[in-house]
Formats: sequence, structure tokens, C-alpha cells
Amino acid sequence: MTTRFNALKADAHWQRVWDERTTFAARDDSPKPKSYVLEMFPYPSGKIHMGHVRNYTMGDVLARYRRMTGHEVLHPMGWDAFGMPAENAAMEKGVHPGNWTRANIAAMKAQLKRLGFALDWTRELATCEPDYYGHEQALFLDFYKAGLVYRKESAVNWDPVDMTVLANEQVIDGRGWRSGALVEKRKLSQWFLKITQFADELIEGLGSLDQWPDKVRLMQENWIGKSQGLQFRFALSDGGSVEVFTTRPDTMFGASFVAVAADHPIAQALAARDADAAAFVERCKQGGTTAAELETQEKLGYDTGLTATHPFGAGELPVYIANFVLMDYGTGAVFGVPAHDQRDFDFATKYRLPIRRVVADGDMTDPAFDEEAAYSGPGRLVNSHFLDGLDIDAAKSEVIARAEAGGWGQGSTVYRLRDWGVSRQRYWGTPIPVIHCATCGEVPVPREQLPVKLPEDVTFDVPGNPLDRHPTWKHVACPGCGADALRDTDTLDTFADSSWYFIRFASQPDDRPFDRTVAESWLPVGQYIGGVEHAILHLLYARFWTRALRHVGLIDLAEPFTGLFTQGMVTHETYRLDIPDHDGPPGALWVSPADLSVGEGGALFFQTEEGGAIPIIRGRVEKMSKSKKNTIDPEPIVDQYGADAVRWFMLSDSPPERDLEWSENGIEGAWRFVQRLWRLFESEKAGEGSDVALDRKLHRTIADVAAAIEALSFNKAVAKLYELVAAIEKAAPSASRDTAIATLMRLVAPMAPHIAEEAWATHGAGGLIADAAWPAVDAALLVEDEVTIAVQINGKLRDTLTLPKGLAKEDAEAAALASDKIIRALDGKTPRKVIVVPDRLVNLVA
RNA sequence: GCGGGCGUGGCGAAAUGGUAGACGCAGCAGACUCAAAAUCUGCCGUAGCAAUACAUGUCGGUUCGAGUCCGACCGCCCGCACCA
Repeated sequence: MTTRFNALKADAHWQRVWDERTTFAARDDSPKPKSYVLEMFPYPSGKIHMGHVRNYTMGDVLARYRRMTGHEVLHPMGWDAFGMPAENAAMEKGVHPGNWTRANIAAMKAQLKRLGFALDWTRELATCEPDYYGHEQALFLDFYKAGLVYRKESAVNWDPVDMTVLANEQVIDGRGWRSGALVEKRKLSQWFLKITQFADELIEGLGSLDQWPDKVRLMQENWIGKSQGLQFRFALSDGGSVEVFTTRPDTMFGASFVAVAADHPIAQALAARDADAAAFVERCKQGGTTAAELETQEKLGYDTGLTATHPFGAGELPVYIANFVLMDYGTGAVFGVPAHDQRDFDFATKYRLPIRRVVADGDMTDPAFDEEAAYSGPGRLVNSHFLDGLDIDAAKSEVIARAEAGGWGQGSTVYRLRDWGVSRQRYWGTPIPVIHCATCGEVPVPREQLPVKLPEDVTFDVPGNPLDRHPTWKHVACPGCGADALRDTDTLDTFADSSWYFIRFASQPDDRPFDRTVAESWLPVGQYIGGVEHAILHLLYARFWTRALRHVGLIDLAEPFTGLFTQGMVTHETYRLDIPDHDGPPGALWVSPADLSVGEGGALFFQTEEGGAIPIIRGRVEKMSKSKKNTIDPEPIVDQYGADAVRWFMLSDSPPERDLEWSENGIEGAWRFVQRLWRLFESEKAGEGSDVALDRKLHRTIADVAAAIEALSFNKAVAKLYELVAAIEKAAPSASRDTAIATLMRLVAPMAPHIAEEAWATHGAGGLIADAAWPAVDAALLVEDEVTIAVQINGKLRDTLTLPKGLAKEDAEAAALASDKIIRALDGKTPRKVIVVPDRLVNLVA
């Protein structure tokens, strides 16, 4: 009679052993091949959630597997510790952001340890500590020196709730990505990182990232948004000129107007002296930004009275201010070709401007364009003088060549990507290490004065930037002239912090951000795992930062992450109170699964304090979130079932890139499996006799599980292990069975390390299973000597036969024709044709 | 609107163009038990007593053979969006 596996006891014991022996500390000087496995580090919000558990379990299985296959593995953990929530907590609860953050880190670290992750805690870092952000300030100044940082006054996205500037990447549907507040435009002096200098490289580099999801590469490519075309000048009737950019220079002769953005200098100048124009400009600014509003918004224009001279002498074009032209793309001005651009078509229709076909649609060449919509398909140029008969690409080249020869335009490439505005008017971030002096201008903080530390004595009782209103912090002597000067009171966007932490993990000297040689020995990260929500923001910034570091000569690395895996979310059913005429906020109706009662017939109720019961509506399965109250706290689950069962469940069933629905039954099943393993590990050993079928199954499983883990197909690895366990359970006692059980310990060790250590300690080969080698595959046992082949008639399965492996085609055909079922099914007919796939099937075409 | 992805049992899912549904969950039946839990055994796409037929969103195509490849459509999900 075996006892049950006591997960709580075993978990605590082995976690302590790993800790004491620093089993998972990565050695820089190891002779083994190096492997860097990294999961996106968490924001210390207070508690870990199921998403973290899933993310880190996946990385952990890979890290442990890599150790077993002879790699020196770097698998570190740290904290993305700066950010708004700490300041919100300070405002709400009166705690210092630092204390709040550090307490959260301590709590979450304990929770992570409770899951037994094979992490190198000796390299733990928190971005909010001066020994991290001080080095970031040094890197910022390196970038500054190299001209990759600049300051400019610009219209920025202002979040009126968080009272800070947001990057374009952080504005979603016109709202702040954190606060959800409608973003306003403000003019502010801001620091920018020159990500656009690397726009081309960042697109090119995507091509080399063949271990990234196509989806992420595509999203980044679209975000960078490279367009090639012609930038050229129109001479204006008032003696001035206007620059426009187009990707369709071939349609030049179809132009019937020029349009500028409302905040274009020409529009601004006109508005300054013309009240109607000013009113129109104002109206343009009020337009909505949501998808639906843009969809339905009418194209509006204001005729400036100016005309532009067509560069090929094809007349004068009216110049409009138009609400659909964007100032921050291209030059803020366009020429309109109504026949071949839908927006221009709508505009021309409204203002009765000529619509002239210049690209033939099949044999439709009539200059009078009488179709319902613009034509943007392929064709030959028509009604275009010297371009007639050319295809679109040839016509583009011809126009660009003539523009360049004539000196009035040049072929040019335009990107959607904007430089990265990094100034944030917040306290809890990396102080920007620059001093502003009335005489010397902007002066970098001297290296020996780094880090520029955040002051501790700050207040959060009023909105705004605590650094700016701190009585003394910003007042310093100018490093240049010694006069009174002011520190920059902005802090860096926290995405800067996460743009190089993976390098600091690899190497963390005290006196500089990282040691180049050591960092290069670990990087790039072999496998990076995290949520797809970072597909653009974090992953693009980190790629840029790495290239910027290379540009300033600090590291020879183009791409930081060789392999990227974006895991799915952990989801749960949602529950809402069934109250018909509720007039409160909809969020108030969500009910946590922990607060539900089950009534008759499985109906769900919410028990009120007064003893009443409100019926519950089951909502859809959604990502666990606080707002929907459908979260499951991992901590009590781990306490109840043990770390291994939780880890096992995280890996089971759903493919890792897809969503995983949390279920009570699922975790129960995982727990049962852990107990099944234990019964096998503790079962009587026979020691005698061999069982070749089991040997084969074992070695097949070793190979399959290895392949599945390498492919990150954890659900398949789990399924193969279930099969092996079932096979061992059914097998009669034998030495083979004993070997299979001993080997099974190592096969489950990456997924369920605690039970594996526990069993290894009493039945294993000594040492820790965490240090054991992955079992070797006996290739001879992978070769089956018999195979089951399918016999089909006209592609339909009629019989299966067990035949020796490698049987000649004629013999397989003969065996198939000899089958009773086949003889009956053929009903005397002779097959016209026979297809034999060796060791797979015989298909008789009758 | 543009771009991308996905549609397979009651559910999560497997399946180099070659036996559709491995494995798990749920369910059903049985064993053990005074009983329950735990555990074990068997069944488990639909119809049919069966032989068999029909089954991978729909319709077509390629092929000896299609969940897989191609085309059209329907539905869902994600990303971007007045980007010139």
C-alpha cells in the first residue's frame, strides 16, 4: 500500500534544496553550449495571476529540458518595476511608490518560488532601483552623444487622467492605453529617441526572424509602414510652393486638386487672416477618432483660392484645406486623383471637381470616368501624354526620373513610424539625466554624477508631477558654467526600462550597464516567451534599443530575440447578476466565481447579505481580468493541489499559443495524474524479464516528448506522457517496466519537477534530477518490425492489415488482395490500378 | 475598408496529402465498499440490430486518395486604419 504524494511537503523541501544549492544559477564560464530562455518579466502589481503562471511554466519546461540536454541555461527573473500603478497607489493609499512596489515584489517573488521555477535568482533585478536605472541613464547619454536623442517642441498625445504624455504606440482608438481617457493634443518640449533612423533596418531585420510568429512580424512591418514614392513641389499662384508626397506618381495627369492638412502652414497662414478658414480649421480638429466615426465622416474641404501649377504643364489645380489630410504623415499635403483614390473620389464628387481616368481598367480608357468608385487596380496608363501605354510601375519610374532630372522632386521613402517620445511627466520612472542651463542650454549630467536618483520625500496629494514641485531636487549647479540650473523633471517612458533588461540579466557589472563579452556570450535570447499584446510596443522598442547599442559600439548584436513565442491567455467563464433594470455601472454586475452558489439543477446564484439569492447569467469565456471579476487567484490553488498539478494543467489540453480555459475539472485531472505518477514511482519493482513492446513504447515516448518540447507543443508532450503511463500501468512486472518507471521520472521532470525529485531521491541514480541528463533514445527501438497498413478501395478504408515493415510493394498488394473483406468488397472485380505507399497503405482503384 | 488567423464529437483538442477524432475533461455501465470518496475495468461522432452509410462551417475544384492543397462564400477572432 503506497501513500499519497504529499505535494505541499515535497514542494517546500525541494524548493529549499534548489535554493540552497543555487542549482539554477547560470555560470558565465561554463564550457557547455549556452542557452538563454526568457519570459517577459512581470510588472509587480501585487500578486501573480494565472497568465504569469502559464507563461513562466512554459519557459520553465524549456529551461529545465535544456539543462537536461547538456546546456548551460540562463533563465532569469526580474521586475518591470516603474510605472503608473505605483503612483496611483500612492495617491489612493498614501504609500510611497517605492515601498508599494518593493512589497509587491517580495510577495510575488514568494509566489513564483512556490511554483518551483528553475530561475537564476542571483541575477534578479528591479528596474526601479538606482543600480538598474543609473545604467539606463548612462545608455541614454551614450545615445545622446551619438545623436540618437533629441529634444523638440511638438504636438504630443496628452492623457488628461494620468497627466502625462503618451507615445503613439500607447494611444489606442484615441484613448490612453492605461487610463482609457480621451487623449488631447498638446504642445510640449519632449525628448525623442530616433527610432526612425533605424526604420529600414527594423523592417529588414524582420526577414531574419524566422523563429518569430508571422503575425508579429507583419504587425511590426505594418506599424513601421514603409511607402515608396515621389516627393515634389507644386508652384503656387501666390509665389510660394507646396511639397506633396505620393505613392502614385504615375497618376500625375489625373490630378484635379491639391489638398493640405488643417494644421499645415498654408492652412494656418490663411486661417490667421481669414475667419472662415479659421472656422474650418477648427472644425477639422473636432473630428472623432474612432473607427466608426472615421468611416462615416464626410470629406470636407475649404477652397483657399490658391492654385497650384501642374509640374507637367497640365493646367492649374485648386488648393483646398481638407479634413482627411494628416499633417503627421508624409508632407501634410497631397494631390488628389479622384479616378484612382477613393478618398479623392468622394472629395471630388462633393466639390464637383474633374474625375479623369488615367489608368485603363481592361479596355476602359475613356477619360470621362463614370464609375461608382475609384479604380486602384492594375492597368496601362492612358490620357497621360508621354506615359500612355506604360504599365503602372514603368510610369512611376518615368515620372520620378523626370522630376529628378527637372529638379522639382525626388523619389523618396516615407515611414508611418514616428520617433519615440520618451518624456513622461511622472515621478515613478527613470529620471532623464539632463540639466537645463540658461546659458549652456541642455547639459548632460556628468557620468560621475550618475545615477540621478529619485528623491524619496515626495507628495502625491495633488495631481501633476511630484518631481517638478519638489522644493529642492531640480535645483542644481550647471555642470558647464556652475550657474544655477534646473534638472529635467521628466522621467523616461517605462518601455525604455524593458528595452535592455535582457542584456543586464546576461551581465551585470557595478560600474557599467553590461560587459560586452559576457553579454555577447549569452545573447541573443534563444527563446523569448510572452503575450502577443507586446507585439509592437515592447518588442519594437527592444529591437530598436539593441540596434542603437550596436550603433554606439556597445554590443555587436542586431536582433535581441532569436525565437519568439506568444502564448495564449488564460480565460474563464464570466458571471453577471440577472437584474433587469439596473441603472448602475455595468461593471458592478459582474460576480466572481468564488462568490457563486450552486442551486438546484446546477443553476447559479449570488447569496446576498440579507439572505436573498440573485440569479446569475453565464457570460462568455473571456480573458481573466479584474474588471470582469473572472480571475482565479493561483495562490490558493497551488496550496490545494501543489505546484506540479498546477504546472501540469497549464501545459495540458490547449496548444500554448491558444487560450486556455481555467476549469476546476482540469486542475482536478492534473492532480489525479500526479497521484498516478506517484503510484507508479512507488510500486513494487520486479527486476526480472524484458518486455520489448514496453521498451519500444518508452523510447518512442522519449523521442516524441523531446520533439514536442523543442517545438513548444507542450500539450502534445503531455498526451504522449499519458500514453506511456497507461502503457506502464497495463504492463506485467518486468525489468523493462522498472526501467520505464525510472525513465519516466526524468521525462516528467521538466513539467512536474517536485514529484520527480522526490521519486529520484529514493529510486534514482543519485544527485538531483534537476541535474540529471535527458534519457538517451535507443534508435533501434524506434524502428518497428511490424506496421499496420490501411487497405482502401477507391480511397475508402475497407480493411487494415498487420504486415512486416519494409514489405515489397507487390507483397503488400498481394496481402491486400488476399483479405476476406477486400475480396467481398471487390465483388469479383479486378482493380484497374493499385497504389501502394510502403508501410502505410494499399489503395485499389476498381 | 485593408491585413492576418481560425472553423474537427457535449467540451479542450490530435492527425509529414495516406486508417479522422490520439490524449484530456465531462458522461454512461460495471468492480471494490454497509455507503461515499478514492481507485480499477469497459463504453463513449451520428444513424442503424447489423452489414454499412454519413461525418472536419458551405459550395465547387485538383488528386488513386483532401481536415490538410486551390477557388468562391458564410461565420468568428485579432491587428491596423482618412497613411496619400
